[in-house]
Amino acid sequence: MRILPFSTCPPSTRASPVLVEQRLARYYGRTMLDHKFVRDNLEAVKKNIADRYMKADADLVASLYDKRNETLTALDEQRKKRNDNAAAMKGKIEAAIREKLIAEGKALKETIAELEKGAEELEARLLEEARKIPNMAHPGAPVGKEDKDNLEVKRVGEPTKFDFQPKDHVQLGQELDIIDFDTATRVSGTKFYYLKNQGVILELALVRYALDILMKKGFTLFTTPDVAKTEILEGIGFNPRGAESNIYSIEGEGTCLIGTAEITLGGYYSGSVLDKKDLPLMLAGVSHCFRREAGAAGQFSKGLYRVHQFTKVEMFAYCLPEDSDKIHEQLRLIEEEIFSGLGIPFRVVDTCTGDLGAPAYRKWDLEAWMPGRNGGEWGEVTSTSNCTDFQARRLNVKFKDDDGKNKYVHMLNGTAMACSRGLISVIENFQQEDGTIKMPAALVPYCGFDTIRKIEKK
RNA sequence: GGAGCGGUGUCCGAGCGGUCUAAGGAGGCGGUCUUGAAAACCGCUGUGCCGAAAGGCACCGAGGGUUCGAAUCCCUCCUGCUCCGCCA
Repeated sequence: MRILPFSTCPPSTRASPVLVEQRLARYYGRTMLDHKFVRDNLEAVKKNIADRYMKADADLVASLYDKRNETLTALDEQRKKRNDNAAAMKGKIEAAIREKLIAEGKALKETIAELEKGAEELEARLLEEARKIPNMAHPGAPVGKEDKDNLEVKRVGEPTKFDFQPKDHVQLGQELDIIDFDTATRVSGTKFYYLKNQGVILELALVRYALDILMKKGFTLFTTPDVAKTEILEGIGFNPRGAESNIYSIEGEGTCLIGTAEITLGGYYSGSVLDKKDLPLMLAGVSHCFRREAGAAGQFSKGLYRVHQFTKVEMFAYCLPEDSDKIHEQLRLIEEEIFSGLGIPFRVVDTCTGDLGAPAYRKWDLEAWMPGRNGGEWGEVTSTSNCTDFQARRLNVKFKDDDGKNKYVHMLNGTAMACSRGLISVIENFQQEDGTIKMPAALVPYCGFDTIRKIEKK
């Protein structure tokens, strides 16, 4: 069976069609919400699509699925005839009979070729349409269109008060000579940055602080590749192509710069059947994250908040379906612990249906207080999603259940520390009147200093 | 990047156009025997799709081709190992 390659893929960003086709074939038939589920739960699926303000045609998927099955059944019948025909010719038989059988075989060959062509077309169309259908949303997730419809469910600490006019991290970073945006713009472009002096140490401290917490919780630590294959990105639920894509593609390679280690950690067990007794698998990965942020220019993207490259510690879990709600809760609590431990005020938000993203069943964001952001504002610092079996289907990750059947695992991810936004939170919340930054106590052992002040030239 | 040799079931490994419904081992599960164990013997032991089921189809790295019929022949690609080149 042949798969039609991505017709929408711009030539400059794709590998040879043959290559892409071969890679996709490995995940053939898995890149979607279960067809049968769509067909059998049509109304619920349609409501879910509407709640999420997405465009997908569930009716079309259902009808294509039925048509495809009809064709496949017909095809199987013809194939059986072909096999029987070939079997009939195994031994010594009369020449006349053999001639007759060969003629029949030739006719069957043509019929089969036609049916196969039809099946391929249906399969490709079904795949294309089914790919657009998002995961079902948690019944408890707030229904709404934009981030303003998200529901605040918890607050830890209160917005930091200052006896002076606080500065933003851009100004502080430049005055302390720990972040350099201007040179990065000249060398690499806008939305890049150099960290410098204690800024370098602070970033590494944030990474190590997060890793130590995760290690204690039994996570397996990784540094992951910063590059991943297109089909892995697709499997995780990213769209690596098109003008609106947030992903950088590597020309001619069929690979992309990862936007998060969720991609490489989620791809780690792609195509595997996991041992039930090993679940849940808790992974933590350090990687660089690359995002195009096309069309995200303007004052709201000033500084480190929205950048093309940052370092992140990501958590990832593979678990049994019945455990995923519980694991999701655990991931959120770890995120809370990390930010509570730093003494940074934050709130927890239950993300609304329209803001979930296609793979997520439910998502919680932690928003830290950022005193320098528009005069003080909550800004997203972490996010944890339960993607249930959506990614597992696309990447073919299963476990062997007690009944002997292979079933899809549930996959979850969460941010432990996005360094760029972590830096903003620390720098802005811990700034002092004299322009120095007092380090949170938890970071002092990792930094080796308790205050960031400008290094004077000797 | 160049050359040579490979990729078969959980693993090892045979297979060179129809007897492959994939030999033979190993491992695993169940059973017989035994006080218990070992040994021996017998049976079972991959995945996906369609189907209520019976059953059917597909899969020998991937894709395409030749053929009435392909694990087996041809082409392309991927991947592993060895040697050479380059390199932190």
